[in-house]
Amino acid sequence: MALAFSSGPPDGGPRSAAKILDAARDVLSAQGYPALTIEAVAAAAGVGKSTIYRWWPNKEALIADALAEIFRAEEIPDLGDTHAELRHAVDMTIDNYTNEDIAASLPALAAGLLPHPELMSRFRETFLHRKRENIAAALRRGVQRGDLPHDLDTDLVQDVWAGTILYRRLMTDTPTDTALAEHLTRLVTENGSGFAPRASRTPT
Amino acid sequence: MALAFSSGPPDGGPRSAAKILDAARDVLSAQGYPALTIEAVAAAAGVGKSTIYRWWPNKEALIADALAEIFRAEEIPDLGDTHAELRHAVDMTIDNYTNEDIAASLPALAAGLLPHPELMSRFRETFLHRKRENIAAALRRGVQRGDLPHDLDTDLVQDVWAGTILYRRLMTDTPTDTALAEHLTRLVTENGSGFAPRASRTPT
Amino acid sequence: MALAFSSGPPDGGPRSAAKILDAARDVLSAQGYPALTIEAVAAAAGVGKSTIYRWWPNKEALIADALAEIFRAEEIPDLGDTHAELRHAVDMTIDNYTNEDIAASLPALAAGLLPHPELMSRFRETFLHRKRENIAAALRRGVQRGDLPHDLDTDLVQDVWAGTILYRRLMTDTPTDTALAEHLTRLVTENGSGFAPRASRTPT
Amino acid sequence: MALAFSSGPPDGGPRSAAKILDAARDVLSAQGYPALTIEAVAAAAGVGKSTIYRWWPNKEALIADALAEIFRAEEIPDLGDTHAELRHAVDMTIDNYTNEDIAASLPALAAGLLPHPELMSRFRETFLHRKRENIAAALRRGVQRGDLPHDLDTDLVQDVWAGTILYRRLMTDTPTDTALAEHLTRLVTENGSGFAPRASRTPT
DNA sequence: ATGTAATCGAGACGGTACGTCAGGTCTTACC
DNA sequence: GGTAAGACCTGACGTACCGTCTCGATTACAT
Repeated sequence: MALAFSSGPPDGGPRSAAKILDAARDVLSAQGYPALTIEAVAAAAGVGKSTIYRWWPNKEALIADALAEIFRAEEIPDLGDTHAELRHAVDMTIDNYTNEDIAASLPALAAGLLPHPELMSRFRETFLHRKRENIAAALRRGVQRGDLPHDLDTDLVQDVWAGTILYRRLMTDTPTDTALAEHLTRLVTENGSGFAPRASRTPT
Repeated sequence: MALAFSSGPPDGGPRSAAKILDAARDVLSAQGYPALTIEAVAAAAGVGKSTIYRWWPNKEALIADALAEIFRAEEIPDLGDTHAELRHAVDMTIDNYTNEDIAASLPALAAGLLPHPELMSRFRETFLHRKRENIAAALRRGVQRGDLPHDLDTDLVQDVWAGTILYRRLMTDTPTDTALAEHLTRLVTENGSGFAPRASRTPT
Repeated sequence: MALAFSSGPPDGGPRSAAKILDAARDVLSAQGYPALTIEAVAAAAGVGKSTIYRWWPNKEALIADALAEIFRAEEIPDLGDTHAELRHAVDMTIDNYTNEDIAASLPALAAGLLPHPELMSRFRETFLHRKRENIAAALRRGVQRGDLPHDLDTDLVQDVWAGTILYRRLMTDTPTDTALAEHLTRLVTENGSGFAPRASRTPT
Repeated sequence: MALAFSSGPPDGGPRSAAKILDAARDVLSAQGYPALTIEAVAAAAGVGKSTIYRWWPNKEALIADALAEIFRAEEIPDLGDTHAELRHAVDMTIDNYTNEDIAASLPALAAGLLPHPELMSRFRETFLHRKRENIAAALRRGVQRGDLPHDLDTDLVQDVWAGTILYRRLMTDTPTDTALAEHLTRLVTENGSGFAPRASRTPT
């Protein structure tokens, strides 16, 4: 996986990129986010701080790259079954946000990247769009099969899915379990019209 | 509004609480979250740092109290119209997360409070439960009117609403407009069964 | 003993003067000079800080009064024996500076009082002049007995005595023992002329 | 002059050592000891506080190094004249303790270093032993010339000299003038036997 | 015996400096 | 020439005391 947040030549990266990103994940897992300082990563990676700063503009960018490597954004296989495919998509999302390291870092990551539009857009690219595109493909298959309304708002579907899962994971202590997964899946498969532009013509 | 995050006597608070919370909001609006340091707030409030530290355990607690005062958690009026009431609820949520200061601070707030379960639970209490209870009341009215399924999962409804709105606001650059509000409202009013425990095919 | 450093009415002093000075000495003995804060003394004495500040202008003044009560400045008895009397004087000085609390506090006391001429002069009065006068009386008896030169510089004698003892105690780790006492005594009794204005007429 | 109190590599020191020590002396001279804070020195030196803390464990160590550079501990030239050499030694001591900065700082320095035996011993090494050794050499020359008793207690001589001078300077307002210098010198040259172990009556 | 004033305890307050820490930049060797 | 090491400046952190202050409660004296 390329280094989305590294500021080096589009191709490159430090010789010790792997060592550094591994060290970042190690520190994160072992000592938690508050202990995840550049100095700690440099020390754990046996690397000078400057090597890190040469390639990543700040801590958040480094962490983003470190997490990107464990963030699942794989394609949804064509199972012939719309419900199964969408359930697969929801499960993948839940997996991502259930990962201890990712969940612990996401708010801080967001907080750190928000003031930097350039980094924020790379963040979206890395963590959202790639996965979304894969899920959108599955949704489009469902539309073609006639299982979902032809004008389904795929963005809205994904915002609802990811939003709900992330919110549950961070803001409440409710577990993100299979019941939730099934609920979110059926919300679309059995009520796709709710996600179409004009939800319905019921005139009140 | 009481000081949920102050560590003082349940009633009390510093004599200069108002000055301090005002200053916190001022700094936040004027200079953004990264500049929102305790020292800056103390200076802006014309107060000693120790006065702040005497009453709030850390920066996040202070900010949480400052934001709590502009966070809307009002009751949903009984309008006799379920759709209108729920739309009101969604609008209130959107308003909260559209507020510049709240949106800019929420991720950092979450990041700062997550490692402190005690504070995190006060955060939930302050920012979520009170508003949720008000919305739940409106949902229950809808159930009693027969507009919503009797076994509606009010928590799920709210997680979907708040999750989607927050996610849109922070993670995408899609605006949180009235179309979204209407969508989210109709998702429930026209498809309440999707939010009932067994999202079966019981078409009401 | 009056309160030399209290700023109250010449007579008075706080009702709890004894409690406070005792507490100061207790804290000093138990926790050492660095822990000897006004707040610690107030707490140990069960007294409000303001009560202390009402009567003593600062920490050093308080400590000075506390130590003055254990500082020996008694009269030298007329023993009929000049050497014995002077030895008594030297022993008294050594006793004072050997006292753990006094030795630990003197430098800090000096450091704190030096910039306040008014307090410094009270310090001299309390800790030096009263004792010096007693010793000077003994020296004068020695002069009258013919054991010491008629023009003995009693101030110089005392500066040498106190200076040497204090210096040894603070700046070196050499003990201030009876050998030193005897040395300092004989320096005067056997060589009084060295302390007379014109040390001698040796023309080279 | 090496940095006796710096905790760095025995040789080294911060790149900006000179800037820092100069700034310390400047602040001391210009604003007096109470204003001599680490923050003030850092600001005056255009240096970060951490740079100072990296090399000196506390304020006293820094000041000790700053003063060490103006503390005279030079060798006493062999003048062939014992009295002249000793007078030179006494004058050097008086010079040191007459220096405004040194006198203002010594008590505070002692107060600050006393609780730290390690620093206190470096203090002795820096401010006392080096000078004492030079003076001891002069005293030994006097012994060899037969001008002073063969068993002269050189330590006692120096304690008397330094003690008396320091005491006069700090505790009394008597000036430390040439009369005192001459007195202290003659106390030894004309009465050396008073400083020999058994201060007997051997009148030489 | 009661009212008035001084004194007291408690501790909040605005400050200053502390010593620590991490961020991000820069310099110096080394390989 | 990239890199490891780490010195450096910066600036916020959270703590400890300072000396001032306000607040009732408790004296103690004078009526």
